[in-house]
Amino acid sequence: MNLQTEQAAISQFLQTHFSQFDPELAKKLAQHSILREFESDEQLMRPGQYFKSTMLIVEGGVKLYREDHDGNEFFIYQLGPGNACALSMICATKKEQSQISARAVEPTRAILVPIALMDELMTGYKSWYYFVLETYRSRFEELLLVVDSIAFRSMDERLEFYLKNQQKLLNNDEIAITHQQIATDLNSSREVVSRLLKKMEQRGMLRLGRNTIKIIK
Amino acid sequence: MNLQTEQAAISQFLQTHFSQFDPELAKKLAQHSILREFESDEQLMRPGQYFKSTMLIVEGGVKLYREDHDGNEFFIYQLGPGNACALSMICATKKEQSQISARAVEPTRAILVPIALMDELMTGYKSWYYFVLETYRSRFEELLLVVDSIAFRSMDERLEFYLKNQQKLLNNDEIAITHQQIATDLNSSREVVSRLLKKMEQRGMLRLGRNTIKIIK
DNA sequence: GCCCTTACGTGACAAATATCACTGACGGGC
DNA sequence: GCCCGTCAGTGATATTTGTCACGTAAGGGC
Repeated sequence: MNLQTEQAAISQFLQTHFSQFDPELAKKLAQHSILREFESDEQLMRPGQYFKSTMLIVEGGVKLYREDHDGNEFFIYQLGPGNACALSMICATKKEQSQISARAVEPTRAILVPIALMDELMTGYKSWYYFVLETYRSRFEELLLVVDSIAFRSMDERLEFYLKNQQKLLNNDEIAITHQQIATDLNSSREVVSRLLKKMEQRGMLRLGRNTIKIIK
Repeated sequence: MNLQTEQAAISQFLQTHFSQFDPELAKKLAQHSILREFESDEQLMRPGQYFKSTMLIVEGGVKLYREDHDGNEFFIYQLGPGNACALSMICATKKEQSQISARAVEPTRAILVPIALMDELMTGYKSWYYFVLETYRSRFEELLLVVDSIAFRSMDERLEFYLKNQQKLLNNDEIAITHQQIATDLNSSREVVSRLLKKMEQRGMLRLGRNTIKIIK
């Protein structure tokens, strides 16, 4: 893809998924950003990595994980088109490291905005600074929900919440996932997840298949 | 206190605890903000409350709690002089509610900046927008640490972390607190906390007294 | 069709934490 | 100095979750 078409593609994506940006801002972004594709399961971020740009997701989906010192992962939230990674902004603005890892759950495209531009964007474009604040705010809220779920809720409630969330994100009653994957996301073990899912099936909340869970109510 | 002296007091506090603000900004804030005092244990924020201003803490300390539907509280972090409540900013900017409660742990003074001013401050004063972003960033990081502790750590590690944190915040090896209070903060039960503290005492990490815990190492 | 990998089911057991019931112990107010 | 409310210590037991050790089943490649 040459520069012209890349810029055109970025403009197009901005219009579709970031329509709140004013035209001036979109133009600026198109000129200075690049488009990047990630395959399914590809790592977008690694713990300890420095950022040179902020990512705006325009296609696909990305799961963010918090990682501890011995490599355990804990799923915190998922981003889709129209979202930006607050972490990449935070770390970008401070040139700091993160203890976060991010992985594409499906083929994903993102617009990479160089951090060098941040200052100019923040002060020059109101729709950008609103966007940044709103991004922070909503990620913060999501993080608080994560805290809620692990602080106050038991495994079965968390599992239910997780499934409902996936259902909403995928916009589909049928979730293609293994029990092991869920267990990893919830920082639990496969056996526990399997048992709880079985109970839910018995209560008629869902139907289990190999690699799929169909939510009924 | 009349208007003159109040403005002077605010200016003084800004200079001491928010020296990064440029003089123009400080002046603006002094003109439009009010100073408010809270007694020990007074509630600064209640879940579901709307905000009309952002708070800058200049004296004392404030504990923030996440609250669940049936009134359980979970301690998330503590603010001191020089800090601002990111939540009050977030909610302020969006006129949204919060499921957070905040309580003064000692007599506390805060500067209340009306949210109506936010837009003007953000676009007009670079040191303000830096401050806001930095506030978000650091609260976000703290929240991630909270997630870490409940996701990956067991009760004894969390307790240790909690005590170390208090020690640092109070700048004192002697912490005046009841086991019940700790248990509430960690969303555990008094007996569990008592037992773990006893074990730590046996290992020579601390010395227990009525209403006090003295950290040794 | 057979093999093999991956996913899932399940019982038995272990560990951490919560809960209950009670006791003692300290300290402020009278 | 006594009383009483609050705080802390402790054993017994329940619950939840994690771990181990299997067995079984489904589906893909040959």
